[in-house]
Amino acid sequence: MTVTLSTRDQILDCAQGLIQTRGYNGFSFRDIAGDIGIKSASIHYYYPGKTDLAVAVASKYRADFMEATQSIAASSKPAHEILSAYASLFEVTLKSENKLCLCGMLASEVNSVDPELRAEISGFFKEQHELLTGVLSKGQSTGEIDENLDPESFAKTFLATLEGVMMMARINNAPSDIMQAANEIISLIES
Amino acid sequence: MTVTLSTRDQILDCAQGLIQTRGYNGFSFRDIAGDIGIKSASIHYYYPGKTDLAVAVASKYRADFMEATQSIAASSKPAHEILSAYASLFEVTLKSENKLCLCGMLASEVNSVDPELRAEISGFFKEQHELLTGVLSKGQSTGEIDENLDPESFAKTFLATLEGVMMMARINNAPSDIMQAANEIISLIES
DNA sequence: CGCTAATAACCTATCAATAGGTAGATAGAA
DNA sequence: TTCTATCTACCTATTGATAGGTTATTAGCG
Repeated sequence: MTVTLSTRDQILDCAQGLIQTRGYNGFSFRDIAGDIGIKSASIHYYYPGKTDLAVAVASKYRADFMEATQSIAASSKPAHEILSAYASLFEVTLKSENKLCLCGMLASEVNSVDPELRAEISGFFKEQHELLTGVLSKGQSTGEIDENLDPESFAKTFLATLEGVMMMARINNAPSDIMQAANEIISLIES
Repeated sequence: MTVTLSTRDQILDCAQGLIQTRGYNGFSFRDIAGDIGIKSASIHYYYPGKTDLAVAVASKYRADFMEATQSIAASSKPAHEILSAYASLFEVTLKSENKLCLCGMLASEVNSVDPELRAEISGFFKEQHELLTGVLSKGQSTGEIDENLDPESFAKTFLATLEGVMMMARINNAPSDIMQAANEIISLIES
């Protein structure tokens, strides 16, 4: 069953893919237009400027990712399985379409981006940081995770590792490095 | 004592800074020309094309970084201090000039980059991976580092964490997150 | 119901700015 | 004089963006 997307959503999806693949400075309105079979001027009908488009993409990505990770975090599985499932989101993205995290990509280009877009990127990291902090805290309270760990600080480190290993795994053509790194770190924090 | 750099070196240094700040797709020959007070056409005299320039930048960065990290790795200090000093290279870069790792930046844009440049980036990571593997192996043989750890695999993870935390620290305006993450990870692998 | 007005969703055509790159002139040094 | 290092002047392609036209659907009205 193939759903027919509106032009507005096709633009959004295409732009997302292009940013994850080539970055904000690496795609043009004409790339999108060519891909989905419209004229570049039509994109301005839905999204007045490039910033507006990117903000819409980032906002949707952020919400989608939050939904996915919240659902993972809400499960009653052991902490190490939750963290592993969380990491596998990154691996799937790289394996299936050779894409990086949208916000990781945009964060690398933060100096060529509008404050509005920057806020969206920051929001993504803050949100995911909080979620992971919660997972780690809970894991500590159930005795699954080393109680000497600072959940806030380690949540940041875990997320950073995933972003970094994703980037390195792509250039090394080794997508399975992501889960290897994740599981390695996870096993280090089990009590 | 201020050394007067040749035009060739000024171009190289300026291009390096621009890539670390805005990325490969985020700077132009005119940016460099304006910064150092020449005309953009003059850059082609030294570096025929943008790829040539970027390859030269990456190659020098790679060599400089290798020299710095080799000197750190060669010290007789304990393993955790070597790893910490290694990480501080990343923190200094971010703190002093708000720049990311050149190769991390370029790796994010790998899909808009020539194979020759890609090879240089890959080479950087391979080289640093090997160096860190050696540091970890040595640390294991002296009993400083958990012997259950796989040096090859963990070297990759450590490097990935630094690259990722650097990117996140910049967008969060929190450069000290780098050493926090590094020291956190280091303390986890001590035996 | 039939006509008209308005709206949505594109299009064509074009713009000014900027991109990387080239050709050829020029001035000074060897 | 020849070479090095730089410039002026320009080119073509691409960029994000705008103005205005076209078509088809929808809403309102008598």
